[in-house]
Amino acid sequence: MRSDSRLSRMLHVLVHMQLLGGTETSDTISLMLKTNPVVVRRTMAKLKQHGIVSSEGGPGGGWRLLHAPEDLTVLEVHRALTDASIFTLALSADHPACPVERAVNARLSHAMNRAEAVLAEEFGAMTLADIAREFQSAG
Amino acid sequence: MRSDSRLSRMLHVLVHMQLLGGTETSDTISLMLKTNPVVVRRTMAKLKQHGIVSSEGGPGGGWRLLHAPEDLTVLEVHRALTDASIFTLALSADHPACPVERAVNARLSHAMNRAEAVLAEEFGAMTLADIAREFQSAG
DNA sequence: TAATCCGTAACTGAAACAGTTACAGAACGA
DNA sequence: TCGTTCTGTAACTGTTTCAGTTACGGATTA
Repeated sequence: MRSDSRLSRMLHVLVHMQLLGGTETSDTISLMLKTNPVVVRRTMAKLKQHGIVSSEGGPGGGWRLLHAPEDLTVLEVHRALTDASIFTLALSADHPACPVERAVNARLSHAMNRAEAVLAEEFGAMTLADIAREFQSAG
Repeated sequence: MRSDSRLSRMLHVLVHMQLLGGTETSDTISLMLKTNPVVVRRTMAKLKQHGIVSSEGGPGGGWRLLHAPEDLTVLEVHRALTDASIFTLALSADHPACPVERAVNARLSHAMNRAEAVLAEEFGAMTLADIAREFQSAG
């Protein structure tokens, strides 16, 4: 199944940005992530849309964290990056009128909603500062 | 994000098979799912490997449910169909030695494990008979 | 022996993130 | 003002995985 590592990678970057303080360019970040500046800009653009970072052009420009690390939750970053379902599991939509399909989908939806709520609860209670703390205590 | 509707589709089929009682051919099932017999065989083969259904060749052959609907949980079907993660979210593995990446991934793993446990708990408590009951009461 | 099935190989198609090249445009600085 | 440094995008290609399709082989039944 195709996967999406943007959340993990962007959190990694944001923690480093917090530790370093100032602004970082797409080039610098792309080196940190062993990837391409365009990929970085594409992903950071979503964080910018959600007010998590700002960008400035020209020399001395780059990306800057707009939130205090205690106030930025993983949930906010996650929501900024992905609109789609967090699950690879999908419901079938071949027979909208079939009561069996509807019963199956209703049951699966219920379970998936509960699991998603748990994930949102965990992500909502996890800030950038928490991650930085764990990193520092782990050495 | 690429999605996988096999669980939903196969549960749909299994409920129908339970209601109909006997065996169903790949052709019949493919018509039910508006798809191709080969796709059905490919997916049913995984259920067969896990002892959920059996298959017989020749005229009068086809697929047969091996479990009583009260004993077959959604979790068993799910496990038979997918080995990969249920999440589209993936952890980055670019810097195994970087303590920041490790801290990020440890936190994300914890949250994902909790959510996955909730889903497994829900799926484990949900049998084919439960779905059939809901379908019948819903009309 | 012929019809009916499953079992598979070998493709193509579709969708989405990742990667890359190539510019346009803005901002700074000498 | 002019060159350098940035972001912002468009337009591709690569990769992966499920879905769809064609084409067989092989087993079973009647």
